[in-house]
Amino acid sequence: MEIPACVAFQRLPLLPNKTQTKDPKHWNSIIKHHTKLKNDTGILTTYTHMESLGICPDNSTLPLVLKACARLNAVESGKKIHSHIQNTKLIEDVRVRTALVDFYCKCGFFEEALHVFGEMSERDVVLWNAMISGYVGRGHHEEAIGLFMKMGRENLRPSSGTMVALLLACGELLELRMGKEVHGYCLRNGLFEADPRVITALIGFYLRFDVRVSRLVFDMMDSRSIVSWNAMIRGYFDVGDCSEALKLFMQMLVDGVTFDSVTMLVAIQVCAEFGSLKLGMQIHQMAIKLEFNNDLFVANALLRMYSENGSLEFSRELFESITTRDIAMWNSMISVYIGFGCYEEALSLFIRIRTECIREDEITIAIMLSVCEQLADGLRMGKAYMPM
DNA sequence: GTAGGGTTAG
Repeated sequence: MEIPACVAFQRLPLLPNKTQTKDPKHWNSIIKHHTKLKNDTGILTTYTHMESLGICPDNSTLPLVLKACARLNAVESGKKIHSHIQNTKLIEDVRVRTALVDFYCKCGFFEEALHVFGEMSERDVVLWNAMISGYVGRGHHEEAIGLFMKMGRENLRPSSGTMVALLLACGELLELRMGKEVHGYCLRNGLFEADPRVITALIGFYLRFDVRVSRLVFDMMDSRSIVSWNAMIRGYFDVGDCSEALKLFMQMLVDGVTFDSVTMLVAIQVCAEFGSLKLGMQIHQMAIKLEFNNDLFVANALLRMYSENGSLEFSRELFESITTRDIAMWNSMISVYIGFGCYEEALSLFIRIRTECIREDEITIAIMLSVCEQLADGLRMGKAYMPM
């Protein structure tokens, strides 16, 4: 028995040599290193280590630690950091405060976020943006717009980040007028040139009302980011215009635009809807070539695409070939079996979930209850398997 | 010049 190399290396902590252990600079650089590798657990472990040695991160690494806490939903760790720096100079740093506001919002603690936000006397645009987009991120769109209004009263000029958050809120609330005003403001202040994300947000905003307007914005863009391509293709897909979505995808290929896993995902979904098995298989080939097939979102979409195009066999083959399946993948395969009327297979897959000790979710339960309806002794089985 | 916030997704 041997630990696989990849695991061993991932787990290997970057141990400083004895002379460096108390040097904060060294520890801060380790955190930055983990940040580059997007290793959130590494960041948190390093921080815990520092804490035990009585070393405090500086104002440039503390935000990184808080960000990791938010992504890992490590609420207690984040709160502990907050209380640790409560009476230090760090809490007066606007960057640290912004990171705290962001952390609290992302974890859903708005009272705490508002508290940290409100205490600060000299608030700049980024701090406001963190609070505003914090609201937007959790669906509190009215509050976001209200805060934006307040911001105007403090004579702060909104930045492109403010506009992105605002466009998202306006889209969700179907505030066409206000969104158009934002559009105008961005034009007058050159915010489109300043940041491509503003245009992408604008495309997303108009998608709520009329794809054709989004397309006009898209066509006028000087340089289209991959995200804007994806948004536009998805926009056509969402209104059911699969052929236009495919056309745009083809144009991407012809123009030689480098696409990503989101593009693959949407293209596969379009194929599933459009009923094009041949094209779907070609995209599958492309995904394998470009190594997007290991992406769980892409694999899941492929699995569904095959089943929707009538090929249970291809779905099953794909499912069994995947080594790292997540619960969504299991759920999809069970649904596929149900769709083909293979209730026994669906049930045996569910039993595999149980025996392989995979954590099922509420979707698994909902799907399985529908299987129980179909089986002769379903009621008994449903009661036996379901958590009470 | 840089940091703290913001766009697409099963």
